[in-house]
Amino acid sequence: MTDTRKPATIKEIARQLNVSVSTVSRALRDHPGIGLRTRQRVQELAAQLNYEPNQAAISFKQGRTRTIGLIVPNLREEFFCMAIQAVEELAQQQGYTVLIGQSHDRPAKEREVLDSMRRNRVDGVLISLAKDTRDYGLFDELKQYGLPVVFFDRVPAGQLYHGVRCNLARASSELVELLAQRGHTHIGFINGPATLAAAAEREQGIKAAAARHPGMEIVLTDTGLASHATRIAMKQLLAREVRPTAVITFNDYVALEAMAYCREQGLTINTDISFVSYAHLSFMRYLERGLLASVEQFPAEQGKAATELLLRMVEGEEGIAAGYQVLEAKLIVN
Amino acid sequence: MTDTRKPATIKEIARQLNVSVSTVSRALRDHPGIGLRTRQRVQELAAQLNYEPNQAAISFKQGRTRTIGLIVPNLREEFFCMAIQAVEELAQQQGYTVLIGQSHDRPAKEREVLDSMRRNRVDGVLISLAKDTRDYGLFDELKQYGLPVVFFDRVPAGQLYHGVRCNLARASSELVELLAQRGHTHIGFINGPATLAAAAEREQGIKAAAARHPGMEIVLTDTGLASHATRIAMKQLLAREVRPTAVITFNDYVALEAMAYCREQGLTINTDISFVSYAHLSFMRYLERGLLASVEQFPAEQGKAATELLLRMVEGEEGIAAGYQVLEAKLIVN
DNA sequence: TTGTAAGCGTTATCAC
DNA sequence: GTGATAACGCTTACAA
Repeated sequence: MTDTRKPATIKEIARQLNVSVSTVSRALRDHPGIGLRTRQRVQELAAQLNYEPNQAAISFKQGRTRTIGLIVPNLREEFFCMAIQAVEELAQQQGYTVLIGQSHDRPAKEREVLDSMRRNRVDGVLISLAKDTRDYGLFDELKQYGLPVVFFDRVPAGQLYHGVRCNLARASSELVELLAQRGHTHIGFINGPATLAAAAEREQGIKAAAARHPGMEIVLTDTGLASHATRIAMKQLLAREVRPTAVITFNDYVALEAMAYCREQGLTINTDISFVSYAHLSFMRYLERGLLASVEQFPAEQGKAATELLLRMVEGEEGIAAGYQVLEAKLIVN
Repeated sequence: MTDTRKPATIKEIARQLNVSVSTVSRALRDHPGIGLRTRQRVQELAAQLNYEPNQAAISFKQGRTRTIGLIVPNLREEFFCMAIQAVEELAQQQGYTVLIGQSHDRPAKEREVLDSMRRNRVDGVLISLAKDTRDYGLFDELKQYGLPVVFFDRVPAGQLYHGVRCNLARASSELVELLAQRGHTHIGFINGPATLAAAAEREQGIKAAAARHPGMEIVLTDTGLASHATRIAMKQLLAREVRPTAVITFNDYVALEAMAYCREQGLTINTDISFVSYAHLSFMRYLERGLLASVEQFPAEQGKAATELLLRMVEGEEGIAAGYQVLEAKLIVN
């Protein structure tokens, strides 16, 4: 029926209808000043030939791709998948395609992905940093080249860049208040890597609240997020003279591992030892003995806000001041 | 230091060095017949200007994008994330970029994503079908236009297309054998939507094995995969005159929901009722009372094999016969 | 209302 | 060894 082989072009349509390519181009995009009859004939033939505009040609011509890059540490964490979801939805509504890249939490890979996106001439980049990224020079370069970059969730310290983040200090304090209410006085805290600004924020909120409760002791350990590191941290906590009756973990994934370790040691969750955490992972609801609470960090909202900001920058809006838009995290008690 | 604003081009480099663009182009790609001195000067300046080839221009010129599309039902399922991982790794090694799209299990959205990929002139498409997709006409069109398509995991029935899939019949039989061994005779089976070929395959394997065990009864129900549908199915099973002592569920996500329902009804998992399932989801190992077994469907291997096949097609290899490469699923007993 | 032609960055062909 | 130039598909100013 329709022809085989290579995709139809505007040129081919023009040839078949004996009009010029400009007429076809205009007719396809409903430009004013094209005869109704011509417009119809063009659109009909285009549909019949299954014409799809060659985005590579358009990007080339226009010097913009209508594509934004989205770099996340990984796809395994629900948090990032939900953020992606939100970003894609909004971007697509505005006619943008999203190019997803994973840094696997490695700065070198992050740079690779970023270079690939630069080659692909994305119009802007959304990024949640790899956990070990300390050098932001790369992003300064991009800024210099006029490529808009917006960070979300895992953002560089300071206020030199554009971004969206979630404030965990207050929710962290609430976590401690909750544990205090439930009568816990000896509390372990397995924090994440110090490179992550959010780690300091957790600590700050937790210590601030703990200071308000005389007699409460917070024992700090940390994990590099790998499961064995978490197990070692948990082991240290259990080895304390006075064993903690509650543990705050960096996130729900860490909590899962720590809880598993405790069970192996013969402890009963929520009887001998209780857990609270961050991320509000949907799976947790399937645990027979689960968390007392988890802190919701609103991935979709962060993704949405970051995309809105980025698209404004991409569309050339001037004078958007650097700095982070801050969402307040929320404690969800089970 | 380096200039600001727009990205450096080959033209700019040529201007600054007083050579022609062709020389620059050749020097950058280490063509033979370019003086060592010239080559060096060009490459140095390119590095200094932070030059990245404009992929949009190259794609346009060459009529190929070195990009492949990858369409999955969603990013929430670990299975698809692992497949993505494998696809990206292999594609990247061969110099290809991967454009990820989600169908959200809706045929309409699947078509949209596919059109977007066609607009973006991907060189080929990898796809795991939406659960309700019944019309493959779309893919016939693509074939007609010479766009290579390779299916994986969720493939169309028959052998008209190229793809990779996992055979579940044998593992399904083994699931039943395992239950028989453990003394179960009354077994519930919550299958997935009949649109999925893999649903029929599970049923076939299960029934075949059951037939070998006189006195064994398999009670079939099904779920549309939404949690409430799973609960209704589980409720039906529990309402049987002779309550099943074991349940086979369509996958681990369904198992989680069914197990939660049973617990709410006061049953103890692995005492009153046991579960086996498909997917071998990593989260399951954190359950206090988990599955007896789950069937591994090798997402990474499927993704890898599918990508290899697709890239061969993309690179123009002729005479690759349609049909599915079949991997054997594996029962993993806990 | 429609046509002509330039131009986007790169590669390839041909010439010198 | 290197340079000039055409071509890829599309948009857009300008011409008719």
